[in-house]
Amino acid sequence: MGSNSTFQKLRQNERQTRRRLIVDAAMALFEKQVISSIGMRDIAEKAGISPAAIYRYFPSRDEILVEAMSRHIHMIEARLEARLEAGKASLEELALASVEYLMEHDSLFQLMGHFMITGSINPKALEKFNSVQRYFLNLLDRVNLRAGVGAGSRLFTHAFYASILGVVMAFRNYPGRDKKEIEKHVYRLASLVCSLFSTGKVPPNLTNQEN
Amino acid sequence: MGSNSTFQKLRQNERQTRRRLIVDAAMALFEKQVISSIGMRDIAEKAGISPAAIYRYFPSRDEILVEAMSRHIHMIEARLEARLEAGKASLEELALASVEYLMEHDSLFQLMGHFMITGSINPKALEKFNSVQRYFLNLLDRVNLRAGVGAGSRLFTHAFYASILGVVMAFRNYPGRDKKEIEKHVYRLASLVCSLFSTGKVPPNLTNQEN
DNA sequence: TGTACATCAGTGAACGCGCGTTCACTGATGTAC
DNA sequence: TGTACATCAGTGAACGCGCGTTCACTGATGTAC
Repeated sequence: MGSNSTFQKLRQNERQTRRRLIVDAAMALFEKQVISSIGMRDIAEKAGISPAAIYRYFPSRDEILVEAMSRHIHMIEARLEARLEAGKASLEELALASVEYLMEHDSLFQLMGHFMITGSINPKALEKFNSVQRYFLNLLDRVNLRAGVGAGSRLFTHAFYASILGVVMAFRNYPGRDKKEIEKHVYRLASLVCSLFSTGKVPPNLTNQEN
Repeated sequence: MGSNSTFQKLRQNERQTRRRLIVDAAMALFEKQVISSIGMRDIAEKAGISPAAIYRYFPSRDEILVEAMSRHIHMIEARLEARLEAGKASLEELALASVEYLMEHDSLFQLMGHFMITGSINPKALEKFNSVQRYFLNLLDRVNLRAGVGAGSRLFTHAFYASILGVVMAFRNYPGRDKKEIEKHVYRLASLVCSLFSTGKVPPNLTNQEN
């Protein structure tokens, strides 16, 4: 019985590994193409298995999206916690780290947009999405905008979160500019928002940019 | 020939009217349901014609979306211009009027989200979407944030636009609250952002709200 | 050690459905002479 | 005024495709005795 359960555990681990490989494949594709255009056949091909095999690990396509979302959350959390422990806990540093992650991962950007608009359909997906929001809001509360203009106000935290998110949303796919320019622009906007929210002022190096 | 062209003009008008009726039907449906779930058959039924008939007026489903977007732009412009002429030209009034429109029209909210994420596919749709952005940015420039913290800075205008948009995006479908509460919350957030961007301060009535 | 059986990952093919769109056609209205 | 023709809105049925998912099956590995 002892060895039995060990074997079972091993098999469980293998299952987990295979699950992960499928999500890996899906996420890799989501980075490059619009999510709605990616089907089970694409994911299967990328993962090197048949479409039918996926259903040994996921009951539906939606569940893969949820899992991908979940993975992103954990990665962001890990990244932010690392910075927190490294003493880089200023409002601006955390916000910029989040922006950085969103800029790097089209996949998450798409997932958030998807769930924001159509999310109310799949309750499990919605719950995942909310947990991202809650995580960010709680994190911001923890940092608490110590020197902030409206420190301690939940409303203030919400506004800050929304503003940072809006910067990425509105300009991530801004047309007529290359990726490099867009990145620079978004970071500058995020910095401006951070300054404004923490000091109420816009530092001189962020004003009067021609653009 | 004179009467000929009059008749032709009349027929042209009728065509335009029928086009409008189709878009009316589509927009009505988009207000209530997720856009991607609405097909040509639904639009046709709502408009009281057969699906095939739609193709006398629109070459594709996408073109209906573009037209819907276009209609929203004109309605927003009309609303904002009216306020401008009525002397209500403060930054806050215009921003809140825009938020108001976005909150009233799920259709536009969905379209914007749709094009932000997947927009780069259909060039015509993308162009329409950009024209919304450009309109807002130009309007804000016109108002010019007279008393603003960062008056005259294009970067500042972008950040303000993004923040307001983000407030609506992030909280419009916030879960676990009814529509009324959400509306109130969004307006308060938008006011807060306005204050912060125009004065650098958060008015006392917007801080320390329990929430 | 060998044999019968259970478990389970994985497959190729197909199901069934919904969708955007097209086709061949009808019927009404206007036009020319 | 009547007749042949052109124009065009509109239709029911079908096309063709892609998709998520299921099915019947195979083959490998582990288990019991």
